[in-house]
Amino acid sequence: MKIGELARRSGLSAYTIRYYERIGLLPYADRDRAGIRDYDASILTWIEFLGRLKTTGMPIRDMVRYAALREEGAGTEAGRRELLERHREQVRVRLAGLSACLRVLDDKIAGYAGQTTRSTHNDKRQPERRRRRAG
Amino acid sequence: MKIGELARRSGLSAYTIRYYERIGLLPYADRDRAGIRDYDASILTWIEFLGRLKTTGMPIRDMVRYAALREEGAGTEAGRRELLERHREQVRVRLAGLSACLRVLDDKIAGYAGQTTRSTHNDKRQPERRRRRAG
DNA sequence: CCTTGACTTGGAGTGCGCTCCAACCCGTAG
DNA sequence: CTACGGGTTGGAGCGCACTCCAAGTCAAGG
Repeated sequence: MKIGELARRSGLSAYTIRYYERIGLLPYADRDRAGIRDYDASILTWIEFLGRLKTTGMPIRDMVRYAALREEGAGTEAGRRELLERHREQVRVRLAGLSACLRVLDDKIAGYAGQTTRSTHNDKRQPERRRRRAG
Repeated sequence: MKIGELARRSGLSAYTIRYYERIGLLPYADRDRAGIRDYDASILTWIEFLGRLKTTGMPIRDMVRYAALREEGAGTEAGRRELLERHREQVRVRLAGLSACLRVLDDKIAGYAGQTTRSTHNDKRQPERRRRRAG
């Protein structure tokens, strides 16, 4: 598979794929005689996983660290696991923070109750105390 | 309250506070004869709310839009509410995505089971199907 | 042979959200 | 009077994660 098809199948742009290779997020791809990258379908699994790490807010430098361990292969499992576990904790914390903010947002919106916007989910939570001009 | 104290109390840097004023996130603060900003404690509530919007991933330009409506005052409630409701939906979606990724992360970590890392939370979810050498 | 189009490279440019700087002003303590 | 420790401004610089470009190579089709 050439870079164009991988781009289509992975959802990344060809630019991004090359960039990821440059910085070590993707392994250096085999080139044919013309110097053109030839990808195996298995790379898609890895890209998908990278996507998860990205979605969960892992900075690229940490992803690169993980990718390096993965490239190194056997003997790095403990390190990879540790990295993932640390990240998981951060995700848990962010998730909790996000949920808390969501509740505040719900309250705030409830404070604007009665305005004529098409009401989505407005019945989910009654406006316990309404703040007027609170921001 | 001068900018230094507000910085300490809000957790923002003085740099950031000035920047927020420049771009319209914070209202233009009254200056004394020496040109020094004098803040009312009520600004803290607003900054805290801005923090929530930021935590939930609202881009600054949207925060600026909301801040502008707030500045405009009465008559903008519907717009503000709409903005917040749209944002809330996005937060809900991100929250769901994040939870899904967290589960994948859990599975992945379970795949590294047995390695000697101090085990945090490893008993929370049994490794239903373990992937070997999956990344 | 010539064009087309997908690919190659190193490096420059972009948008975001700050972060910091130079040069200056002001009020208070010693 | 002087030094100090705040504050002020406009604008430059930074780190991140891309995004794009110029100039070139190559394979296939007409």
